[in-house]
Amino acid sequence: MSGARAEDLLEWYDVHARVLPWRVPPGAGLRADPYRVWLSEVMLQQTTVAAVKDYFTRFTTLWPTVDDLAAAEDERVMAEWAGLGYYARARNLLKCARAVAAAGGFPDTEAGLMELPGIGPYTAAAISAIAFNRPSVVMDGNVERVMARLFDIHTPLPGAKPELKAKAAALTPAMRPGDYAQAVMDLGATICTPRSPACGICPWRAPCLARAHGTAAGLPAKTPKKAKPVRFGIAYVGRTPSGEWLMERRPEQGLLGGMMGWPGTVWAEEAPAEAPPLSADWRDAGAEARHTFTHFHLRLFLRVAEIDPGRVPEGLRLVPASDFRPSDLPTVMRKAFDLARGAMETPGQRKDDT
DNA sequence: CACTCGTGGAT
DNA sequence: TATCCAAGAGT
Repeated sequence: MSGARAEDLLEWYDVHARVLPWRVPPGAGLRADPYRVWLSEVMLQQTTVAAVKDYFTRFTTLWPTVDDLAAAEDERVMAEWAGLGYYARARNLLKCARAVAAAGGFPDTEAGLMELPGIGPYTAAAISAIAFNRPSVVMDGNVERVMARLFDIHTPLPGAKPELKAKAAALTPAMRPGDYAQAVMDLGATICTPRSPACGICPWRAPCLARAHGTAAGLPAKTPKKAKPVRFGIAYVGRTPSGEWLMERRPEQGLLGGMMGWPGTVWAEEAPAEAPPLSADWRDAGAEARHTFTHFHLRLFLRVAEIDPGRVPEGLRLVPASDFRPSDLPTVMRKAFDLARGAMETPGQRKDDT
């Protein structure tokens, strides 16, 4: 029994709460908009606050309500999400918005929220607590870390989750559960950080068992992860004489699903065979895009060519320069574009490159 | 349960 | 440069 009290954390939160675009300040009795809470929580899944801020502002400016978002075009939303990663979130975001709009609003219970696309245990609990002030047990990476340290639990994740959740449940207060949920996350983000935690100024420093044992910095323990293999691929960046780009919308399922990109080979651990989308004078761009995904490193070789607009293969399309924005592309495709454009602007050097 | 699924900043 | 990591969900 560590003796940690939710009241002590809330007192700290009342003074030190971060000011965030989706957040209602503590103590003012204001009510958070479920739409904004939901949108921010989905964006924040495995994503830093710094990366989310501008996306959140842009989305809520373009689509101020869930009904506005539900009425948006799929490709428009995917383009706005470009660069934020985990694109299944954007696909599920639209499905969820349309379900909520059809139902006339967000469900106000964890169970109801859990039935919606893209809302899992964490997000359901977070919306339930923050938007509806219910005493849900919010378990995310921050809470896991704080609990592991507070109770000096050395069991490695993910196996330790049930044990950590039990500790979190015992601490969750009936009063101000929404503020409490955000307080634990602020504590984890600003004081009880993964590396070099600032235990000296922690509101829970007295009851923290890991601090007493000097083990805080090493917790939570985690099972080692697999090494990332290297995959190889070729992408073909083609442009017509009038400046249109040859592109594809990737299939809904799988990596970068639903996003725009350059046609090319599959990405495999073996060296790829050339597979141009149409015949043209493809030449080596003289550079490769390197990009690291969650579970593999990619080395993407690039080919560039001027192409004939009259023969666009099935499944591909020509995007006029006026409609083309690199910021609408996932990062690896934007990297490929930057390198390919550089190669197109300096023609005639390929024989000297290698 | 183990794996897929992005990205950029910190170290 | 390489690794870790961040308000996880879906299969």
